Amino acid sequence: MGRSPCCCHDAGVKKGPWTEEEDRALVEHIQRHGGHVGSWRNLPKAAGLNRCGKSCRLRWTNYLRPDIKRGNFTADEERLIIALHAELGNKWSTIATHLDGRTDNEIKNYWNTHIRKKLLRMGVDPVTHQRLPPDDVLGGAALAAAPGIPEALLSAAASLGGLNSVLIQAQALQLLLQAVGGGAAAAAGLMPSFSPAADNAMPPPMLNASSIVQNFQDQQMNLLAHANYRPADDYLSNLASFAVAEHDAVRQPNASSLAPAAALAPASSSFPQEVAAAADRRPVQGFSDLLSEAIEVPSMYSLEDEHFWKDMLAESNHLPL
DNA sequence: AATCCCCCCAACCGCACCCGA
DNA sequence: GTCGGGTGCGGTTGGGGGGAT
Repeated sequence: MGRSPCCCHDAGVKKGPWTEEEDRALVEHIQRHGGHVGSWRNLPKAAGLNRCGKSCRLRWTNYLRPDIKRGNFTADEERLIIALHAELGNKWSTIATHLDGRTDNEIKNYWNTHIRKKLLRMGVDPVTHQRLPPDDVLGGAALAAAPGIPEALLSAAASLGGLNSVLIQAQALQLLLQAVGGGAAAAAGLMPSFSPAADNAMPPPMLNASSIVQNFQDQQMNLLAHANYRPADDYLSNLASFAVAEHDAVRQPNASSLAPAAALAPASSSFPQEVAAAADRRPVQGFSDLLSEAIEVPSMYSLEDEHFWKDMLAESNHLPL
């Protein structure tokens, strides 16, 4: 099957950014035909455009189509993209069919400029959705070469699987404290729970892991139902193990390289032993686990968007912000 | 204020696929 | 079964904007 010649190679066909006049001509032409395009190849001539048909199609589908949603991606959309990408890979057009008003190009760009970097900072391979070895995140030679960082911190970072992990935790903690409103009383209620001596204390209500998971799971259910997306069979059930994973990580602080949010979780005595035991039997590195691991770190959103935490905490506990 | 640098995203490129002749 | 036109898709590019110096 040979490659078909493209009109884009014709001399004199305009390339580059579209002008308002060109946009108007294209939109008016398509509207005149009831929103239908018979042949993209013939369209430029019919619409009086000195453009390649391919360029017209791209301009229409990625920018001019009336049902395109503009603006930033929501946290829900971001989670859905990550979930779909974990299952589908770089099938941007397929992923786009699950997000109303978003184009494959837009999703692809958003993935490459935002999500991909975010996953890398989390120590998650954006291609395989598997956790990267600590050395690949930021460790070893990179740590040794880091200038101006106290040796004690570097040592601690190395023991935790990389400087990135420590920075992520520090940032997450800072934003978490901001998220509770900065009130002294709230902070006072939060801080003791991070101390090993507070094992017997009840977790602060606003950080109740189970309610966050429940809320998160509800959001996923709504989102998936809305998007007509059928996840792998045990995907949602694995989301429920978020709380268990948190507890597990707290019991084993050195496992903090697994998930920053998990490492940050307040100690709680409310998890029964059998639940913890079940966590130990949890299968690892299956698709669903990778997916749940990627999603079970909601604090990562807060690294750049503190509203994520505020919203999640508010929705979980109906606290006034 | 000027310059540099980095990031984002619209648009391009070329291969793959579909389908009718 | 083969060919070729047309379209879809994913990777890549480069110009513009904004922040840093």
